[in-house]
Amino acid sequence: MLEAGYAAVTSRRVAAKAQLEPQLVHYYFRTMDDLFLAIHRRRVEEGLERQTRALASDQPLWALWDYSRDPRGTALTMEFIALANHRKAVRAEIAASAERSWSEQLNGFRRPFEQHDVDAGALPPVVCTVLLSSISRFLGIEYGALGLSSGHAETVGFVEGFIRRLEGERSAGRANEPGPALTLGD
Amino acid sequence: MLEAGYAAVTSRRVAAKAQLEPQLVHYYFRTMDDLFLAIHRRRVEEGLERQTRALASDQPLWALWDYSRDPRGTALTMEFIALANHRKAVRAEIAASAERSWSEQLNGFRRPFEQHDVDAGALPPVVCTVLLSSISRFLGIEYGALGLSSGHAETVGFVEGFIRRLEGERSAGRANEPGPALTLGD
DNA sequence: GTCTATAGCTGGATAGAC
DNA sequence: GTCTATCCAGCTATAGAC
Repeated sequence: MLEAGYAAVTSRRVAAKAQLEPQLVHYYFRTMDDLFLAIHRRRVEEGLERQTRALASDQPLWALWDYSRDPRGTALTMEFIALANHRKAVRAEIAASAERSWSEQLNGFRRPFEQHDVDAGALPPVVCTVLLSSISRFLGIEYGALGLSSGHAETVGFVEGFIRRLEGERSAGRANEPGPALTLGD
Repeated sequence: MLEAGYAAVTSRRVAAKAQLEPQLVHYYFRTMDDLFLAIHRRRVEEGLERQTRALASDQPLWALWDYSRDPRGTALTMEFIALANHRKAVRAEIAASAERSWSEQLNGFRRPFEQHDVDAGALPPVVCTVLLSSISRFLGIEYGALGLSSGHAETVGFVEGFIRRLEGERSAGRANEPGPALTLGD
């Protein structure tokens, strides 16, 4: 999916990777949509776990920002959204999990916002949730698909300035800025 | 492209829409990539014209925000980005036009920012350019592909509050809020 | 320019032997 | 479970008549 898009994930290629015959893919998953849903379910499970850990940490905003900027993550997410857009059989399930992940993130944001006395009139947690997702995903797409990074560093700096005002410097244990330097293969 | 994605745009289907034989598509465009590039070139031309008009208007931020939120526009843009991601033959050209459009938008933002005395340290025009694109595109994708709109109204309100502080109310002649209520078919 | 014909490929999915 | 064999569909692209 990362290298050539969901449309390139065929029973023949999947089987070749596993050194098996294509028919076995249908034996285990029946249709290709079932296969995609299985991949997606595992991904959602891991993602929710990791998001919960991030939100429970001492720097939830830093943790979530770093996590959501992982280039492999944004690229895969976009593939699943494209898949949902064109295959109605998987759309409902992908939409439901996105909604769930969003709502847990929103819940997790309330605590740091109250703790740091953010003026909810000026920047409500719900807006901040949407903004962080928008920015990380947009930067990931633009760099990953087109190789563009004009204005990215400034925008990352802007967002991190905001997080720094709330949570202070990223703590030492925290993963470093992944940034556009990482490629999809990492 | 809007209904079923770029992969569904085949010579057979294109010909059927025009009530012609599939071979004529190859006569006029040789390969399908050539066809996509032709569509893209026309789109870029119209888009740049419209963006230039928006930036030259008396409310450039309102105009650009409304324009960039057009659901058909964001959906098509995402299809072309997905196309670029998977077909290296078109990637270079799409990336070049995106970069050009971005740079003209940035140039156009400098005037209103100076005019309204925005503190460039707090919010540089370059960051604002990336932010507006991120938000409009993310909302468009999420609503268009998954039907989700949690937090969208609040985020739109947040952005428009910012624009309102700079340019005042949207003037009467300006198109109304297109919003998530518009569907792809409009 | 537009048509018929066709080559050559890739794909999803099933049937049935073992 | 895993295999062979196979069907049927869809696609891009070219050749050549008119």
